[in-house]
Amino acid sequence: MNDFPGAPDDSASALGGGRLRVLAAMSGGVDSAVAAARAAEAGHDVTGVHLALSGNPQSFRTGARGCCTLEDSRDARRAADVIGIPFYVWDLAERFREDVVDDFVAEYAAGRTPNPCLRCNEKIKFAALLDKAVALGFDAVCTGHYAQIVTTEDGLRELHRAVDPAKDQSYVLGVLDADQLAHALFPLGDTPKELVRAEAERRGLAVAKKPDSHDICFIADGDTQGFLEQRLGTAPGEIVDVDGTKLGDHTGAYGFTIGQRKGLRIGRPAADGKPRYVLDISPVDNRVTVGPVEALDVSALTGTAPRWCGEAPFTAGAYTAQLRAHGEPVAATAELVDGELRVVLAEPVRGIAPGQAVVLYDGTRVVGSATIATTERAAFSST
RNA sequence: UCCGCUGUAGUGUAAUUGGCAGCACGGCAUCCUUUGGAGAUGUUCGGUCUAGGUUCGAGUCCUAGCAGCGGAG
Repeated sequence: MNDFPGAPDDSASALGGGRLRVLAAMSGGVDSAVAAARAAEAGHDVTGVHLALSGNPQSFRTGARGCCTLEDSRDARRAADVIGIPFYVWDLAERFREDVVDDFVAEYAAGRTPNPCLRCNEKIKFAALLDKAVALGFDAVCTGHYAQIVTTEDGLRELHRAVDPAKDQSYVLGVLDADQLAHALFPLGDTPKELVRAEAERRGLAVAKKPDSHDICFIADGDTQGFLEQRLGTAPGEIVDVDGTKLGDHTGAYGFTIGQRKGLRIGRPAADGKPRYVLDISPVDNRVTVGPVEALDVSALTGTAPRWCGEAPFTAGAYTAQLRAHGEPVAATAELVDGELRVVLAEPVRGIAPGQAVVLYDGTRVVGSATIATTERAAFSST
């Protein structure tokens, strides 16, 4: 059982070696289960914990797709039993609602497009959960995220991309600061997803074939627009062209996001017969502007609330910027101006929405992140 | 009221002047994906304004009606 590459010594050395008291967050999925198993096998003193994030779990995603249902909780417990570690369920629903769900709704109401997964990592898994863990004497929180922690010769901890580029989740961890990183354990970063599933099978974990989770975990049916309407009510407004011509009506500007193409419900096609995309959302006059795809090309942006993922001070210069969770890292230069991160992209990136995160990389190393506040587009200027 | 023009999927438009009604946008579905989007693939989802007539055969030609647009008033 100890012939799994990379598991035992690497993760032990990640926190400086030795036996640690580790709290393993177990969602009920394959990844976190294998992560916990590896931490235990590495000789750490591991305790499993499942986070109850909803006041009424049945309203969360059901079936095999979520991370927050009662079913997931049972899956996590069974995995902990197989691994042979103590297991608890912690109720963090209140904190989750305040820091993630309410923030999510407020951001949309303000015309921005939030990333709740990042908020959850920043505020729940590596804040509320970590604080509680530290208070109870744990040294680290372990999760099933695909990312690697590397300790340099100087003893500095760095966050790096996972070896499996298809599953790399360093982007959603870019919000972690050095202190949070110092208490994090990501045992899966050196392993391709396929091998993790195979390992789960060998370890006898029933979740080995459980489908990957995706979509927003706290929106039961995946209907984000319906969820927002339920929270924010309807707010009818106009859909207009770039020249201000009214094209249609909508029932709430919050139901749209920049770059969106589907579901505009505009009666007639554009004059040139090309698809139209959401270019701008104005919460003040409740107006949604649509136009051609070229108008989505972003050449530069500013980000607020930068967070540095390591201990080295940030220096202006050339980096790789990633503007969304999947794909498209692009060469860029970044500098700090009045506390805001300014990023100039070497080539345009399409459909970047304020509220999303820009994560800076130096090679595979995560440098830091910021929340996108404004974007600059050559083919479009929002009034 | 008269004259002329135009009526083809939800929308915008094609159809060698009589020969299998296509395309685009949209919709839907699947795939992709631990955020939103995007993207890929698929789609007998959906149509000749109505009623007659000519013809082997009509979106196309003829007649009437209806509707819209332009002009005369």
